[in-house]
Amino acid sequence: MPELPEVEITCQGISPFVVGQTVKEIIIRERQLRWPIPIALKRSLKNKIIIKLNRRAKYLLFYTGNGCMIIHLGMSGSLRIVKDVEPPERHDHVDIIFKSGHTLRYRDPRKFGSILWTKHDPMKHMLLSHLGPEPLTHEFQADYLYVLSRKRTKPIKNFIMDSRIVVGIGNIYANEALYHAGIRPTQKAGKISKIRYKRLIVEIKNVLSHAIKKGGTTIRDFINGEGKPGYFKNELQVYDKAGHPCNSCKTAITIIRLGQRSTFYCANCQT
DNA sequence: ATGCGGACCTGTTAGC
DNA sequence: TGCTAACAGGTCCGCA
Repeated sequence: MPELPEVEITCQGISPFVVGQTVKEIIIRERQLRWPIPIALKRSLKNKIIIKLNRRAKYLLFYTGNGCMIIHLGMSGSLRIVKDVEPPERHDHVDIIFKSGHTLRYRDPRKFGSILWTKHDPMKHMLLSHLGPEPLTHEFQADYLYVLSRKRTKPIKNFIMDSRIVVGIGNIYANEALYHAGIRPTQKAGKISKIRYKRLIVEIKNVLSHAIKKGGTTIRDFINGEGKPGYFKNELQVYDKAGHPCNSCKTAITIIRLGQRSTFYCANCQT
């Protein structure tokens, strides 16, 4: 499900119900996610206050005084606030119940997500330590991508989806950003000029921030902290639009496979 | 070092 | 209409 905008929307949506709140109880119905939920999670979290909630890449970081819970939503995960007693459904794997009466409910049909616990700085955690810059910061600019990409032969789409290069860009927004930048997804990363990287950087930042403003993209099952979908789907230009006319030139959108992922582009506008 | 394919799991849809 | 294969927002791992 979620790329950076969807995780950011989730973070913003649940934050008012989570930050400053005391954990009363944790109910784990399914421990086997991408990695097993650590046994230590329950006793580490119980009776603790969530003092801070941050997003890093597609990870959500719930800080307590004694450590940090790290949540990743994988492909199909979602987190929402449940106010009244709603019975859990089939894929509602974890409930974190606060003393306020609100419950943070984790759902993940495909179980590609993860819930982890670390006593140490989460940025030093194995899964986070190698991550590249956040795309919406000043650190992510054309010189950076240009230098890193020299001699890289992989397609530009795969390059910008590599979390060691830059985080948060998944299949939807990689396709969309490349369309707006006029770059064909198959272009080798090392062959793209600095001018074109400048354009790409602008378009990545634009598409991500615009998607956040629209509440993220819901294709099938993304919901925000209130259980509502996002509306950026209406703004998509190429993703899932194979055969549709390009909004700019009316050429039918092409679909190919790149790195096992569906890849969409306009063969006329993107070169 | 880099790039690629497979793996994880369940649900939905396209195609025969 | 019904069955099956392919595909779905992610990303780690192991191999060439």
